[in-house]
Amino acid sequence: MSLKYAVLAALLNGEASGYDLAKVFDVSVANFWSSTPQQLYRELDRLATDGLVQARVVQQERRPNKRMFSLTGTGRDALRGFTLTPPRPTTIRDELMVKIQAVDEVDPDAMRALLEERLERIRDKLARYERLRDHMLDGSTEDEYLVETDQVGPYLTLMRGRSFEEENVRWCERTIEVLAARADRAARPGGAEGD
Amino acid sequence: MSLKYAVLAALLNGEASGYDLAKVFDVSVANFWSSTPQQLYRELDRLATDGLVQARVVQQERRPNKRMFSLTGTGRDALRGFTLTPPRPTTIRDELMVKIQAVDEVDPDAMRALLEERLERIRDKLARYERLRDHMLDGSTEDEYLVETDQVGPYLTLMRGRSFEEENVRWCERTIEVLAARADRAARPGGAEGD
DNA sequence: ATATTCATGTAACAAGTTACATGATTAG
DNA sequence: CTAATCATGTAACTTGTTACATGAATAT
Repeated sequence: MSLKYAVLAALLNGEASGYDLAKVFDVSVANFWSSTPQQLYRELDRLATDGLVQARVVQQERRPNKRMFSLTGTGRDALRGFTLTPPRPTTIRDELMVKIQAVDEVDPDAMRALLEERLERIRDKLARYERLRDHMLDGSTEDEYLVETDQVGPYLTLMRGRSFEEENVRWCERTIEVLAARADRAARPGGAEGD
Repeated sequence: MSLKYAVLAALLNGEASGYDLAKVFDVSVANFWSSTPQQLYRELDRLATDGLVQARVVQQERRPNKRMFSLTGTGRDALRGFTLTPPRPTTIRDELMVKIQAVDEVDPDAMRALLEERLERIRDKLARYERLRDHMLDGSTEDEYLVETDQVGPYLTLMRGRSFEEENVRWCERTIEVLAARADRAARPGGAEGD
């Protein structure tokens, strides 16, 4: 029920095609809502038939035609209504955490590899967030930007995404250390299991 | 596909009923995987028919009978196999963030109220995490526990849940400040929109 | 030559949510 | 006397995922 509003919120930044949104839902909005392109196309169709967004077909010569979507007044009202309503609790689904829960069942080295891979991904993501932030700030300091901009929402959610990923980095690094210390201890003749 | 493994991982802590798991999936496991009781009952049935868990009916006099589930060897193997496989990216769904994305469309005071409510919830959650941590540590220091315990997984995921919520607190507080500063500025005669 | 980007879509399937139902027990 | 806890389940519905398909343009 609320991919709907995530899409409407994304359209606050102006007209976008399904394809555009698919990209947006993989960077800025991916901090707090994710979706596949297929879901977006489906949702956009629905929103259009319900009159919450309007579609405009753009003819293109060297590219397939595209439909650009924008918020209607009704859509904006619906979004406002939703926004004032208490949010349901956050849901997180992280397979890596399930695997870590079971870490004691498997080879620590294999787990270390998974953690390293995850670290790389997160660092890429953080780099993208940082570029997006620089682009938003456009030379201003954060303090200036925060009081002066007319749209503070996207910046605030971006900052939440950033700190989430930074915390993730710290946790992964710490976890690698802990697993190494345990593996080390298990390998040491003097400190093995039976003590 | 992987509520399945989240359930198996939860059963590493020993036998549990569907009802037990429903509670667990609302505290410790809720850091990284969530599910409704209905989903759990469905999943447990499936796991039992697939032989990954075994059910044992416990007759009770003053309570409805219950089925206690435990991991089978096959189940444990399946979990190990899953654990060694690369995790898919984390998905987060947070309605509050969608609402914050649209914060510039609505009354800042209403948003402040939503943020305060969220803060209270998080603080409750943190308190529960802290109790669970104390219970795990059982008098040891963290450093002692981390090398000595035979199951470090649940502690590591709990710590990730904790830092997630702590970061959440910081972000909510900061966001309340930012919105207050902006509202203040907008209300001040000298600093209104047209400047 | 090959991969990636642009741009959309259908269909089948899997996972997750909500509403409802039952029914005794114990705590406030 | 009322609410919460224990303990499970069915059925209907909504979301979300995966696989597949098309087809030109540009970048490597």
